[in-house]
Amino acid sequence: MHAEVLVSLALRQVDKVFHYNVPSSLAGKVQVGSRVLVPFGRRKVEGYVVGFSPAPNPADLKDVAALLDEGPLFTPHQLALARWMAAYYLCPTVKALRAMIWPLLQVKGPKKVRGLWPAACCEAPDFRRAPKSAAVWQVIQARPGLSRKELAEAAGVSPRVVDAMVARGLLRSEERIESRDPCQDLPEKRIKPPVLHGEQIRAVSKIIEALDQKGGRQVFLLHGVTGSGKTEVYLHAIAAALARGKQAMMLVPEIALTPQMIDIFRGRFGRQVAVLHSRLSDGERYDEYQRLRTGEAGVVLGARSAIFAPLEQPGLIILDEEHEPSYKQEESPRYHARTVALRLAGYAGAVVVLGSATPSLESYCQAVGGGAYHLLELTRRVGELPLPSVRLVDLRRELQEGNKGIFSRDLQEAIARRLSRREQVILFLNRRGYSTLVVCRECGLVLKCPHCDISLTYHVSGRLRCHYCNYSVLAPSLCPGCGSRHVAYLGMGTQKVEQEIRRLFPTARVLRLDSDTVGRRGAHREIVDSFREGEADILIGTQMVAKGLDIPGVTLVGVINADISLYMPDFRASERTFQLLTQVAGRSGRGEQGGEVLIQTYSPDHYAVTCAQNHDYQGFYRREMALRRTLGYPPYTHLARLLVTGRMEKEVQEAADFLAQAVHAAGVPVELLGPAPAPLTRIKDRYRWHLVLKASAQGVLREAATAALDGFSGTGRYRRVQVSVDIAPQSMM
DNA sequence: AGCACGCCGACT
DNA sequence: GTCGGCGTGCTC
Repeated sequence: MHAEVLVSLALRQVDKVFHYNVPSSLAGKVQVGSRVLVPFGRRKVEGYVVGFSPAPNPADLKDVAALLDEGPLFTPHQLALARWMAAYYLCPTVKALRAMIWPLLQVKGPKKVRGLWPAACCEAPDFRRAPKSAAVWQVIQARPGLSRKELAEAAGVSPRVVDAMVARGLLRSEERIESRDPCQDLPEKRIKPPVLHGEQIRAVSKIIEALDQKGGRQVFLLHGVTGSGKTEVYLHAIAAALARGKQAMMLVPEIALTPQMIDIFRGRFGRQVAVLHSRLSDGERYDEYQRLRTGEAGVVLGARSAIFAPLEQPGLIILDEEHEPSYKQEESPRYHARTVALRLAGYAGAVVVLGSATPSLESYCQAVGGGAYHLLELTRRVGELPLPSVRLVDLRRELQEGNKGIFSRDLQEAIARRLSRREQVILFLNRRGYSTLVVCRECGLVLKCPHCDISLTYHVSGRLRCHYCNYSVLAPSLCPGCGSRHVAYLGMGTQKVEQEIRRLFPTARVLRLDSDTVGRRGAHREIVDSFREGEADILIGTQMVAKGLDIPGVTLVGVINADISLYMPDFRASERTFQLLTQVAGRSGRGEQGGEVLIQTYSPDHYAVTCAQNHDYQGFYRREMALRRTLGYPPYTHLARLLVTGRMEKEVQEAADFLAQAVHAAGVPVELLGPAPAPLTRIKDRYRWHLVLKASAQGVLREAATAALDGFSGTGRYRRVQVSVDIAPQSMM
């Protein structure tokens, strides 16, 4: 038998099994999941063992050169999932595999600490003339295993005293493995589950019924209005899964994975929860993986990539806010966590719960009219609270009547009223920075990033910043084009909103929540906690304030401009806008005082806005589906996008033309849009062109894309351009 | 990717 | 005659 190895080169051309001899020194140690070093051509590369079989060419086999880890890094289950991903998303198998196991690759191993223990031999030595040693002895008796430094500190002596005791043989020093616990500094408050209301009970019992059923995967779409207690349904379902000896996964969008959410899970399930998110250190992530692998933890709470967490047998997979675009990874492998979750559940026979107040059209159409999902509905808010009343403010009229400011008179009055009643306000604007467009009034020059085809945003720090590559320069006082002093700052971001609020309401206490203020680890928690504790009156923020915040004191939510997301060049712009408005509106009126929402917009008649105003998901769904059908967009069709990038614009364009030819030559029934420059024509000095393929079936689409890619890698031209495939793209930018 | 092989033009 | 350009093909 010979080892089947996937070499760790992310290339289509070598995405196949290579056979190697296992030398006798490694016999029995090399197994499926092992990471090995193998000779490949005239160099040595890393590879992964994916099986054992007799090689078709046993004569010219090479030996595995080395085994790189003690144990396997992935299970046969994970390998199967990686292979499916590779076929589905047209990416190299090792790319998919690495997406699953990268937390294990970043770190050399578990953290080892030298701990100290009382030497076993002797009984209590005589410390009458050595008070410092006595103190150390007392501490180590009570808390064995402390490190040299910890022990000295706890005993109030210098580490030299400890060293001396080790030298005298009173203490012995030994290595111990320390788990890097991302939650160790958080108090673990056990929380009792609250009583569920009728609709919640019904939803939970349906899910439990499915958990108890033998057989294939079942999918639920939990459609619950904001504040209807979806999280509580998830928690009960997870508890039920654990009680049945199953493991559970809970995925949330990255920005919803707040400390508040982690507290809730830790409070309910304690150390059984492993938390995975992007702000963990490599070591913490490694240790959370180990806790899952050993079974010490049986619940995963995490963002997108947590779908790859190493659970032996997941019985329940939950995606909260399933409509969120952040579930799509925007770099290779360009997977959608929901799609992967459904597949994984298929393998594992797990129950899937997709939850949202504003389900994606893709999911909702599966849950109605004979689709494959079961629809569960929560139509009422917890505690019989009413949904907030939503008013629209027509910014066109406001302008006609002479108000050029950020805030309409209605919104100003509403804020003033809430402040006078000591209630809290959230203001939402989907743009950070101060001013989003810096333009010369004389020559018309717009200041753009030198590396991207993007206008720069002015920040109150006095610098201009590119929100794509983070390039920054000092804001010039004269126009760099013509030297004019008349440089205008147009378009507004959260910083400007903050400044205006401070000017209009000088006594109000204001906090801002956006990626500029949560840079530091833990800052997010501090801001939200502070607001919840009533230490501020107004919270201004980007999308971050739209998700998951449950703050009873908030009675007013103001949307500064609903149009920003509405006119993006993207067929999902209306859907996004409806979702965003509904979500952010849902932050209001979660306490007993009720709540209101004011939406400022130049498009008060647009159905995405009016349906959000009326809390009318059904209405929006019908309108939008009709439009998608007419225009031939998902969910009625399937899309794939080929993105071509490179430093030389001409090469990029030629390569895009070549791909288009190859798609035509494939002779399959797909519609080809483009090639055309992508809406973001240049990012980080790379020009971008794209082709969009549209088809009535997934299979055809992949066939056409594969043909194009094969033709492309077959020719040696265009070596300096890169092509990436995006199956079911979430964004066309 | 990374490297060799091979086939053409233009140089000490 | 040889140096070096890049299109083509292969890696167990």
